Amino acid sequence: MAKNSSNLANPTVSPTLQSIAERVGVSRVTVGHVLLGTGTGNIRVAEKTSNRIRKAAKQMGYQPNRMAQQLAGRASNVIGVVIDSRSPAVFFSRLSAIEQFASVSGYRLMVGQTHNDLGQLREYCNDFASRGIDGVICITHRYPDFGEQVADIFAKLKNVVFIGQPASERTDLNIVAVDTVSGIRQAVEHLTSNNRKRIGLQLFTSGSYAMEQRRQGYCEGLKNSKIKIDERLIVDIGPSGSMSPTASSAVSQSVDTLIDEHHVDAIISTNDIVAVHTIKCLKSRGLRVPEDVAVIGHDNTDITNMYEPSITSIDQQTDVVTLTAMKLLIKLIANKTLTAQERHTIIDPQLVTRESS
Amino acid sequence: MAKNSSNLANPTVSPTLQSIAERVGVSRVTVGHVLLGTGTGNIRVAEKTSNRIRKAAKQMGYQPNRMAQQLAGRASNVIGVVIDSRSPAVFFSRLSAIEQFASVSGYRLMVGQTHNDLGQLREYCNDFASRGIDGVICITHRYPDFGEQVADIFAKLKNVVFIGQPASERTDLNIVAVDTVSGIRQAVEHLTSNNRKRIGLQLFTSGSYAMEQRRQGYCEGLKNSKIKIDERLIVDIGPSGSMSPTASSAVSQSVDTLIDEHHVDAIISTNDIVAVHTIKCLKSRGLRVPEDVAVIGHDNTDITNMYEPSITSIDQQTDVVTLTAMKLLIKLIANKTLTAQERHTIIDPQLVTRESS
DNA sequence: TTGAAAGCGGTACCAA
DNA sequence: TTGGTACCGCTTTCAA
Repeated sequence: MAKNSSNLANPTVSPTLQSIAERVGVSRVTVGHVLLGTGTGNIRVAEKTSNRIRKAAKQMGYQPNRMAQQLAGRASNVIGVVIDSRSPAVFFSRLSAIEQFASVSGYRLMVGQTHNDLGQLREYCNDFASRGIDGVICITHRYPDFGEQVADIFAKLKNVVFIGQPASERTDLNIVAVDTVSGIRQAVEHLTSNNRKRIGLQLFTSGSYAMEQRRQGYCEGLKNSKIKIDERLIVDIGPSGSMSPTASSAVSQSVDTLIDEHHVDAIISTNDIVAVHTIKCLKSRGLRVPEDVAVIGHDNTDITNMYEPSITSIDQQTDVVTLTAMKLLIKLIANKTLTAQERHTIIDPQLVTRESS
Repeated sequence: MAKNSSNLANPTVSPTLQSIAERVGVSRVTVGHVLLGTGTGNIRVAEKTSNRIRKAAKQMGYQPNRMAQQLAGRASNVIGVVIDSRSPAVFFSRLSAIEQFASVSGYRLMVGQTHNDLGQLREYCNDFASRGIDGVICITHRYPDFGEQVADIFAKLKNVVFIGQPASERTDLNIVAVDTVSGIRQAVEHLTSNNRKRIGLQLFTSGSYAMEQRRQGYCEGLKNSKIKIDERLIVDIGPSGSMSPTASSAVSQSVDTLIDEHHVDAIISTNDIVAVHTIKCLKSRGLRVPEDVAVIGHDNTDITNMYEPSITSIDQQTDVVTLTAMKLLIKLIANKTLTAQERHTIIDPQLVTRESS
């Protein structure tokens, strides 16, 4: 008669509300009231009964079945994280902070990664949706080609916060991003205020939004400093991706060009690793850093402190970004509406000055 | 009469087998046969019918509900990852590789992190279990105090693979670990074969298993090289954790001691960052690396290539370890039994020699 | 204060 | 080739 009384016979099967109910001699529902707080309104179970139920549950090692709870309408308390990046390892280290916050707020994390693969992105989203997750954090670089499609994919899901700008014109997306323009602008102004006049800017091969942003920040910084822009000081160092031999030679070529042809007194690098290579090139040419040429990196990674000279770098405030995004997501999940400002939160990066500039 | 025909009225509610069945005019079960391959044996649905079903499903944007599938007995295809470490960011970067493998094998990842907190560890495990995950990867450092308890916590779960050694005597655990002893031994032998006679070994404040292993590797290496062990060359550089000012001064003190009192010609550092600091100290004392003193790091991180001189380091083969662990887990989930050797897979680390030695 | 019944969206098994 | 039925373990609603 009882549905799964068989479970009692088999100790390896985990106990259910039903089996506890049978053992205590009450109904399944009552057990649910006591152990899981189910039922709306002021449901009260007699002290005595509840104690007996709790005791039995403990003895039997009861663990609620979340699949069943979800199926019956409870929230999953799971947040999905989709990392879409060409350098996932970097972004995965953010996960630690995300997980910590999620865990404290009572959420578990489910993760997925892709790179420029819309199909896979869609797959993750569908899968997350069919698992009933409560929300998604999407860590993305700007899709140059198909920003709108990305937005469409995520449109199916209720609670989505983007970290970084998806290239979409939609205004209903929730975004937390760093102001790349401002970062470079700060770097330029720092250099000009130290009397640097000819500032080189390295960029990865263009097309990407981030690189355009840098160019813009560079121009703004120079304009603010009343220095005329010389386009030739903006040099391409090839595609991004860590230091392959070719990339490394592209960097040294760019340094040669900047020094020999354009006599720069400062170089803003694409990232800290490139900055290290740049400094190496400068040193090998007998130039001193920062006396002859100042160098500024990007991302403020660990190397900046290790290298000699230590490297000035633009900190991306990843902790602030992460935390902000998580807070917004939790708000969304709680069905609170975000202000227009919250929905498009821009964080200012911070220039950390060290010996190299 | 039909259970959720209401769904049809409400287009925002996602379609179910039932709603598709109604639309096509067949039974729920038949739709399941076609779309989800349910039912055992040679179930055949007429070509015509299945086509109509598939078409309707596509139109309605059907997505199976995984909660329901799990509740009804299907596997979740989710793997849990518990990272227990004092430096989660380092281990999180492994997740990228784990996720990639998992994704290709058809699994999603759920993650959690703790540090020496048995309660939280237990919580993650229980939660994972009640969500019906198929298996767990536990990335752990050796628990000096309560290894057995950790093993007990995981004993509840079916498919568990540990990366790193939990301090347990149980033989039924599945472990993939790196042979720390061998790594240090290799480093020592490399140094002695280059005629280094007095080799210093830095250790983080002891008690930890990993440090004991290093001491052992050090002794074995010297023994193999017929060099007498001088305990004074093994120095404590304080607790681990990245380079706080105190830690940094502890390193320089250790260098002073090793040089001034013990005249070492080589130092094996606790990790690459410490190696950098050690080299800085040596340089500032006017010593040349490697001519006067050789230095070897640990972990083979990016800095080893960036720094000048580039740093010899012991690679932990994390990719191999990760991949091996995942393969074992997938095997376990498929109910295959592991050989004794597989259950205790030890990976040999690899010494990567560079300029510093 | 307790319990019965119907539902969530699938599953397997057996009968038609 | 199809459909009926009884689950999976929980939730809510309503009646006792």
